[in-house]
Amino acid sequence: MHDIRVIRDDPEAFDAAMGRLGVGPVAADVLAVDERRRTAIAAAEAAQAERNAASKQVGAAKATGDEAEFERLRGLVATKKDEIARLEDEARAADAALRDMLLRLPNAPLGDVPDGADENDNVEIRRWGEPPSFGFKPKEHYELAAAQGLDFETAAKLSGARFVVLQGAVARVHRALAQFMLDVHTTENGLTETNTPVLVRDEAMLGTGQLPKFAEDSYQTTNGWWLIPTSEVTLTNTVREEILDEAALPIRMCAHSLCFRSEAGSAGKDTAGMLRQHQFEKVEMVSITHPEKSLDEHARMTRLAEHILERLGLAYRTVVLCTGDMGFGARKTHDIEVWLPGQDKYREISSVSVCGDFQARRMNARFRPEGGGKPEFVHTLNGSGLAVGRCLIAVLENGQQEDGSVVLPSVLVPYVGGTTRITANGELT
RNA sequence: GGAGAGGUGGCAGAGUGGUCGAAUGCGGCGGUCUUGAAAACCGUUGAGGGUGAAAGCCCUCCGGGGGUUCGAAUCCCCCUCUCUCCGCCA
Repeated sequence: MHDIRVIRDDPEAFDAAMGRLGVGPVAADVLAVDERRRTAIAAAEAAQAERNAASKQVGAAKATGDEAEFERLRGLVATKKDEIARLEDEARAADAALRDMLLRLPNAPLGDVPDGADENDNVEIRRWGEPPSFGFKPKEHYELAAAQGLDFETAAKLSGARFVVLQGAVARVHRALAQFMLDVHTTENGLTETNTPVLVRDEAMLGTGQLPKFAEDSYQTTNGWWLIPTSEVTLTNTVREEILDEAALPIRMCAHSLCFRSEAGSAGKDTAGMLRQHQFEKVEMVSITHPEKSLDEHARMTRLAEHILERLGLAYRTVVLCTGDMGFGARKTHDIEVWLPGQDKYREISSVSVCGDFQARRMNARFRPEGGGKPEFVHTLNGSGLAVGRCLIAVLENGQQEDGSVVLPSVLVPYVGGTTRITANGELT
């Protein structure tokens, strides 16, 4: 959520920022509502001040026994009461209207974010590793003999399209990947392992920006809970309505969780395989930082995600998302794309965003500056570290052999009982 | 699912109709003392908003909304959240 004062101070700059996202111009509309709100507040407060003054005189009149004056002032207070109620209603309505407008506006991109329409305009900033060369045409993950434990038919029987059942070796490797990621993050990267609910209330979804605008992207239970589309929601909202000590920053967390997305509007995209599912697992990283530290933290977090791929020996490239490809709450986003031989292209496996104080304002998450002073909004960041299902895909495709077996990354060996590959029969050996 | 209790300032916790934005403690900040620190002592310390160049002035806030009253943190109603006990259950 944007600071209305920023829009007030420089509406042209704000419209320019929104314009880069293809939104607006909106400043004029926002400021009109803001003006209405401030006028209503001023009127209501003036009436309240009058009422307060009259109220005091009521007591005085009664004390001096001036019955006539007492009755007159009582009448005046009673009249003001109705006027105040009416003006307060107006002020409340205008305030709600302004808040609703602000809650639906996306975050402003940082100056160094490239302009662009879609993913084709993202800018590559790094590349690591060599895509493996095969003496045969590499297959996609769901075509591999070793991955016969990926069972889409059974999943369809249970749940429908865009679900998968993992059985045997692939299930074990999937679990191994999540464990490996968590171990690296907690023992080497200093993130605090956190396990959160996957069902949350409206406020949490509002805090990170899924609501009010993107309700159709998530699932909701009959009694009103939302299934989180990412544990960014729960990890970030842990500081909702908090005033933290500055010394407590940065707060760095990670969580392995289920994620649920209805993926409305993306029907027909990536329908084959387990690349895009309604339910998937992800290890998520979230940092709560001092405003001056968030950009450094963004670089750090990006490196942590990249490092996981390096340890797994998977080639990747890192891109800066252009304005047209960025998410609602981000000021800048790095996507890390892993090489998928079966598709012969890099595909997103992590997205690392710095949100500035955008989410903090929604959550009212603040910190008390060292040495006292007014609370300030914290900055929030989130990043996948990594998407577990997609990582499984990458491991399968990159490790595939001509006979349909798969050689596993050596770092996973301790996590899969000392085995090193999945045979063409779908067994760990 | 049943029954009950409760939501007060950064935290803990008083306050049941009249200067209560709110006792007290902790924490924070400033100071005295000390070679320095600790302890002790003194002072100070809520948040949001409107207006203003600023100083300042003003308004609101004791979970949210409504009501009673000249007057509500205190009484009544609705909502919401939390906790406790019982039941059920992984």
